[in-house]
Amino acid sequence: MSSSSGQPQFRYTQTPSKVLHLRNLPWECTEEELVELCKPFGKIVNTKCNVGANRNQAFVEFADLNQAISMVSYYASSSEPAQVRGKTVYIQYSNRQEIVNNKSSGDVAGNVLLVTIEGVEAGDVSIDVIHLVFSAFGFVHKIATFEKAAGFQALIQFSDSETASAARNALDGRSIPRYLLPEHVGSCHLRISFSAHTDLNIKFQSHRSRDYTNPYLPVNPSAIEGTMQSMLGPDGKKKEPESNVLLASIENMQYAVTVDVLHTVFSAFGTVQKIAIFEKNGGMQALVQYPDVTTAAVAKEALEGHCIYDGGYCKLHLSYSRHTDLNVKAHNDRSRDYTIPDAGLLPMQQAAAIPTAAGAWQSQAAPVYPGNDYAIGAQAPIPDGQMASWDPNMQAGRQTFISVPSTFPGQTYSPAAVPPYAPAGSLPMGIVPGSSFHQQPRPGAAGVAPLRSPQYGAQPNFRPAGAPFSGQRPYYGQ
DNA sequence: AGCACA
Repeated sequence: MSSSSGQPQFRYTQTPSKVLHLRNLPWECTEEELVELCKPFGKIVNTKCNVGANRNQAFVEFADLNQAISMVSYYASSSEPAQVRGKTVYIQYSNRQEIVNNKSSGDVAGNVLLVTIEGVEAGDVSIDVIHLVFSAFGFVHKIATFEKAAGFQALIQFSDSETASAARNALDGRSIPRYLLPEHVGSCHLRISFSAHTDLNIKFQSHRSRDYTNPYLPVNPSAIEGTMQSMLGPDGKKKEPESNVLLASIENMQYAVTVDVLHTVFSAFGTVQKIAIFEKNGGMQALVQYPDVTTAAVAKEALEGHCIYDGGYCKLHLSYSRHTDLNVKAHNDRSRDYTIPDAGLLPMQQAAAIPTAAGAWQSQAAPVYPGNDYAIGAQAPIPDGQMASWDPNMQAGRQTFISVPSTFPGQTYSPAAVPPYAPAGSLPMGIVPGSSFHQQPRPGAAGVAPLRSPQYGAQPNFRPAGAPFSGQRPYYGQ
């Protein structure tokens, strides 16, 4: 089957280890879930979760090599793959013989905690919030925050290791109270360990570091204005400079959100030129490029905090990117350049048909109701059959785009549970396989004849193979 | 879906 030499370090060629490397784990996979999966095979002496760029890998160390071998060989021959929350987990021997650090060994208590705040960007949790949370356990001397591969992190210095331990024991694995977070942040779990530091060297009071023992420490002005995430208002909210490119983070992504879904959503506000999707901190983010700042601003206002699906799924959080022109592959599953006529199976005439519509419609249509849960472009008339489920929900004055009655991801969906771009029942128009692109007309663009149907039929994510009806359902990732 | 504390 396989050639015997020159193989990379792949599955069949690895030397056994007590440590197993697990990948393709679900988001925010907890240590408990890991242990549940692994403990039938032996005693687990150490774990390391949320590893890797996407934080969806983990290491599990068994007490005994044979236990690790039994787990690997069990799943090698099992018809059922290893799963966590229904997601297939791939297991192999780690190329290291033990897990370094973490809980079991080398975790000596000190007075300084290393806190990793999962699932947030640096701008989402202000240093004041961190200070507030940790002050519950004693006087916080100093805080330094930074962004590293592991995510947003903070070093928090207490007077002594007892206080630090108390804080760690109480907060490790917990989430910062929601009322202290911006609305768009869902859960943000704290991973806390002890730092080897004993005294942090804080040079300035800034958005990223504080010394509470020295109120006279100079404030660093450049630190306040220098970087993107430092552009905070007095309330700690982001005030990044406007841009024609939006950065969308998608929270609680229980359904697959594809380029096409995003295109549908964002096209309601103007011509979407380019989209790029990528992973960040275990979540999904996307850059969406409009031709101009105004359109982006309208879209941002209207979409911020809204969910693509009802039930709080796929909640959008938008900020301005510092990009102005994305350099993306013309057509693949992670990115799209709609300005290139051919590449995206883009019907050229359609692209050309709406050259300046964006400017025209947005002033009159899509009045924005900030802070209102009404959705996107709420009063825009819907061209019949267009993007049907999106807008009708709004017209009905519902709180979210789509109703998903009593349905949970991973369950079988009732037809009513189809996502917005897929009206219950069947597609509005005939699907042309292979023609997956449709330039959506602007809602409310008076006089613009509705272009024909959205044709998403070719998107596998929208229609799981063997789906019993043609209505497309959210595809709960694997 | 592919190996980790700055």
